[in-house]
Amino acid sequence: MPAKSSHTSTPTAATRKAAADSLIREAGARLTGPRSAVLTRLLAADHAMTHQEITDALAADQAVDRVTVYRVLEWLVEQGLAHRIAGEDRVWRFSVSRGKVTGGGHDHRHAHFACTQCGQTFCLGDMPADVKVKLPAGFRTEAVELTLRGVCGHCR
Amino acid sequence: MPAKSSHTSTPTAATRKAAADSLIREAGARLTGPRSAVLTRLLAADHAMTHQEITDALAADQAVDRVTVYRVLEWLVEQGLAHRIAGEDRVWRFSVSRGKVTGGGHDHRHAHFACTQCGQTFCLGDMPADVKVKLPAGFRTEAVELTLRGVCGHCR
DNA sequence: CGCCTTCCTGCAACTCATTTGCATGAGCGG
DNA sequence: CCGCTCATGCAAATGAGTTGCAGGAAGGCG
Repeated sequence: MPAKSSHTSTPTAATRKAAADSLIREAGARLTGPRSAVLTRLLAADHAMTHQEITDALAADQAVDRVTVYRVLEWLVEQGLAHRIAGEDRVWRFSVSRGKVTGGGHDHRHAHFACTQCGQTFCLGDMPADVKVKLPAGFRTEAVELTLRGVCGHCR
Repeated sequence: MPAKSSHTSTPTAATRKAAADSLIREAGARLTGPRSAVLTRLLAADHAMTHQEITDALAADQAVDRVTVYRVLEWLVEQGLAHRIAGEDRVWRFSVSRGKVTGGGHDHRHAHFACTQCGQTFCLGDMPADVKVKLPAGFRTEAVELTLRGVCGHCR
C-alpha cells in the first residue's frame, strides 16, 4: 500500500500550505503569495468562508488586498479548486472542492447546511441522488442544489 | 369583446386587485396604493420577481418609490403573503405564497427552478418530502431548500 | 545570473441592491 | 370632520462585489 496518504487526522499548517502550493502548481499557474495564502486558509476551514472572513484571517500575518482576495477566489472557482455558495445574506461563501472536479463542468453534488444562528455554511457529504420534482413542460434541469437550514452543532 | 370564461384559469386584472386588497385587509393593515399595486402585480406574475422588475412594472401607471417597494415587500414577507428567494446574482426575488401559511413559521415547502439563461426563478409545486441527508452530530434541520438550475421552457 | 515578457497585485474609484433617517402625508377609527 | 398612527417619499448611507490602471514579481530564456 503506497504511503502517499498522509493521515488526514492532523494536517499541520505546513502540510496544508504544501498541498495548496501543489494544487496551484498543478493548475499550471504562477505560485504567488496571495494564492497560496488564500487556498491554504480555505483548506484549513471547516466551513465555507466569506470573502470578509478570509481577508480578516489573513490580515494578521500575510495581509492581502481585498480586491486581490476577490480575484484569487474567482480564479480558484474557475480552476475547480473551490466553489462558491450563495447565502441568504447575499454574500458569497467559498469552500474547497473535495473530491475530483473535472474540467469545466461543476460536479458539485453535495448539499449545504446553513446555520440560522451563526450564519455559517457547511458542506455536507453528498445529497440523495434521486431528487425527483415535477417540472413544467420544456424545463430541463442541469444541476440540483440542496440547502438545509437549522442550527449547527456549535450553536446548541 | 368576447365573453370571458369565468373559470379561475383567467383571472382578470380587476379580480387580482380585489384579491390583493382582500388579502391586505385580512392582514389587519391599512390598504394603501403601493401595497395594493405591489401585491396585485405579484399575483399576476408567473415567476418570482425582483424588486427591480416590480418597480419597473409599476412605473408605467402607478409609480411607487423604490424604497417603498422594498418596504412593502418586506411587509408582505412578514405577513406570510409572499416569500423571498435568494438567487445566485445576489438579488432577492419575491413570489406570493400559494397555499396556507401559518403564523411566523415559514412553511415554504416547495422547490425552486432557476433558469441559467434568462435568470428567472419559478416556484415549483412541492418537493419530495423525504430528503434525507446525513448530518454531523448535533446539527438540527429546520427547513429544506431545493433549487434546480437549468433552462426553462421559455428559453428553449 | 540577469533580462524580458506576461501575468498578478494593490490602490482608488465605481456600481448597484438594499437600508436608514427624517419630515410630510394619507388611512381609518371615532 | 379630527386626530392619531402608520406609510410614503426623498436623500443619503452602507456594504459586497467590480473595474481601470500602473507598478511589481514569477518564470522562461539566453
